Amino acid sequence: MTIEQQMKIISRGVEEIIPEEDLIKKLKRSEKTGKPLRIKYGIDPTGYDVHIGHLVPIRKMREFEDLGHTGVIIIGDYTAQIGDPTGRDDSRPPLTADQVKANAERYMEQLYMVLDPAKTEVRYQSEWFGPMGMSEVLKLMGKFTLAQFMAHDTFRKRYEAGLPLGMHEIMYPILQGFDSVAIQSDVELGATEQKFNILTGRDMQRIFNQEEQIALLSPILMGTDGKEKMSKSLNNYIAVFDPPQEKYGKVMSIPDNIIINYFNYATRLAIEEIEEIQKKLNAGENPKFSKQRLAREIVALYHGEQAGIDADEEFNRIFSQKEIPTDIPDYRCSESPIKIIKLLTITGLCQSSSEAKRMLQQNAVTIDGEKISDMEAMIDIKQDFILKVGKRRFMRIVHETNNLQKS
RNA sequence: GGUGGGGUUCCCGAGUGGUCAAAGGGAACAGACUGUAAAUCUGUCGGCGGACGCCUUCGGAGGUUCAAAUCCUCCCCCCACCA
Repeated sequence: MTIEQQMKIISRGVEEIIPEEDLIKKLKRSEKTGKPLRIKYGIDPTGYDVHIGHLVPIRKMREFEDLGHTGVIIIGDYTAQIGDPTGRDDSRPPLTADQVKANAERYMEQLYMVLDPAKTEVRYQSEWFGPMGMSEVLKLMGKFTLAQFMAHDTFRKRYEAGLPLGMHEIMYPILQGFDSVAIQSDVELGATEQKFNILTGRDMQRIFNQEEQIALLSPILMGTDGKEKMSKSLNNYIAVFDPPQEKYGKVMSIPDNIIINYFNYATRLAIEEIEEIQKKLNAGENPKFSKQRLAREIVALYHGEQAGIDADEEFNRIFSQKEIPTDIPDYRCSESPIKIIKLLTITGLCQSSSEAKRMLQQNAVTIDGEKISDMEAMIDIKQDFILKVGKRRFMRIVHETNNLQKS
């Protein structure tokens, strides 16, 4: 494959490559020497729930791996103690080594849905920060000035807004930067908000007389609310662990105006094809169709083609045709007759009886499609029936004895 | 160390003795509508009891009062300025 073709793959859906010429040089050299490039990406093992926004750079790493390069995932067991200042809030409680390890393992489990394990290295920061002494730390700190770091938006904004900013947080870019030295990184991947940290890695490598890494910055994936970046704390994310139907539904809930954005960054559709979709949307085609296509693609990316198709059918069944889902959990109930409010709470469909009452008042409760609004209703469970709350909560109620007869 | 300003329900944020389960916004949930779990509109949004009642909540612990998120004491945490 020519360098131009490789660059086309690498730069698809990438916002910025700093500096681009040097990446081309590195690629050429690697091709000549047969020595793979080392592609770095760091994670903080503070949790393990990965969402598809995290995977934008990870999918990029996979593309590098497919081109013969080596992915290096850094488990940030030291930076995790700081918490990325680019995130909004407060300091985090330190994790134990066991928690870090457990989180890292679950994290990797999800990343391997995308990455090739044979071409991926996993490294812990503690490998190099563990043995490091205070004098070395001071030396590293001495290479940078406070003004440099305060020029960074996230530090400055927090400072100016009068929010707490710990001394250790300022160390974050220094640690992340040193990682690049430790693993001799050629390219570091990250979202655009990581620009400062990744560039600090270049500075650090220069200080240590290493060739500087390339910063390859991916756009930040918008959350399902279409307003803020996808993040767990804002609860606008699609998790890798979400079951297919859930992923599908969440995609369907994004605002229409970010459909193309998602096609670009959350799928691997060819650019030409995305342009086609854009044209149709401009021509006034019902965005529902594009959005369903998008949802199907995203589900397929993680669960396979068939799962995408199934999710699609299921969605149409439940929401367009208002039928019941194929798979409904059973609840075996031995009490009959039973008060409707009690039934709603013991099945877990409502969290409290207050909520159950609200649902009843709001005409949200049906039994086999018939609305129940009487709070005092007593329900006879002679035959199985479908209890539904709102649009999405279903439960099949089975009388205990019925169930025994069947089995 | 000094001075001043803060810590409120999932989040932001109003509230300075009773009319406060606590304004407003966001999130979430429900209904209508629709093309979708989009948008829009309406409603709900601590818990328990069939509303009126009761219980729990306003950084923590005590106290004053018939009555406290609101006043007092001590403590913990955050911010700014001065050193």
